[in-house]
Amino acid sequence: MQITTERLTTSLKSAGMRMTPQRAAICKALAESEAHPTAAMIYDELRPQFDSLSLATVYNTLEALVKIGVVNALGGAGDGSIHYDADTEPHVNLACISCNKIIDIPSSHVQQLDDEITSTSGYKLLGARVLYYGLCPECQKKQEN
Amino acid sequence: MQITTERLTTSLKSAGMRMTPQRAAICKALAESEAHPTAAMIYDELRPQFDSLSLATVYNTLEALVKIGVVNALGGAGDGSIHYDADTEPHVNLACISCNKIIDIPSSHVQQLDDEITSTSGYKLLGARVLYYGLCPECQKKQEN
DNA sequence: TTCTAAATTTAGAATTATTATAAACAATAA
DNA sequence: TTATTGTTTATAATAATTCTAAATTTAGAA
Ligand SMILES: [Mn+2]
Ligand SMILES: [Mn+2]
Ligand SMILES: [Zn+2]
Ligand SMILES: [Zn+2]
Repeated sequence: MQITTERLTTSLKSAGMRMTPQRAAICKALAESEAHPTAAMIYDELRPQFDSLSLATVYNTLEALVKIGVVNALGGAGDGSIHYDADTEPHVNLACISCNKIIDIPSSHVQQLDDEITSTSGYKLLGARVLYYGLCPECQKKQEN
Repeated sequence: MQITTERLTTSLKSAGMRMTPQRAAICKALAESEAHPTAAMIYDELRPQFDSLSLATVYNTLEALVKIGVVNALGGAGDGSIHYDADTEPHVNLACISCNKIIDIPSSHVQQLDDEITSTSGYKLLGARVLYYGLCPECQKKQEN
């Protein structure tokens, strides 16, 4: 998924922002993650490499990426914090409100849905939040006791 | 939309909760609103009728409704707070991150999408969050200056 | 290189939505 | 009635996010 990392960094540059080591690392971590991470998750992952990294920088970079429209803000998943998705191709996200994991599932209908909204809404669209939530198979088992 | 109000109240009762005046009013306000309100919006609307209403009661009731699966938590819309939707029929929500309003738009594809996820995910589904965000036509005009 | 100005990062404080707590209150039933 | 359980309320606590101002870095000019 090297393509997405560069997509994020070039988007920031196109928006007039400088590319710093911190921003590059945040873009890379977000683009290469399958986990739909939160700001804190990215911060924890990058702290070993940037021992003076600030959470504010993570938040600022994520906010910029969302505002540009190249990252989607999916919202909470049972935990109190916002999860982000660098994959803006139309797809369905599936969140477990018990273990707070979010996975992707393919769907042939989302692309059509996306086309429909894009062409008929009249809105200047920035992003999407297509997320179903519930209990994953593992957490369902744990609840049976 | 009198049907939905009763759906909410009977759901709470079926879950073993008592029906109180506060809970009934919260269900009614949520079901009759087109605004996808936040907890604070419901609180402000009901305070004239219940001058000792507590925000905690609103939050507790909303949480119960979401946990039962009869109300969807859509997440934030530019403001920092969670918006709720008592309409659990598959549909697309469209949020403006400038004026923070959320509207519904019809789509023929969402129902199929919903069927697909429901039957193939393996999750015990509780709710959905199908929301596109961007700038509404009015806020687009305001930005051109 | 050195200097300057603008952008960025950082640490920490402030904000604020949400949750937890415990006392007051209301409903149910023996 | 009395006991018991559930509910609401006011308030405190929590914690995610945002704000602020100082320190640092960057880009470009001299
Ligand atoms: Mn995803
Ligand atoms: Mn809706
Ligand atoms: Zn799970
Ligand atoms: Zn608007």
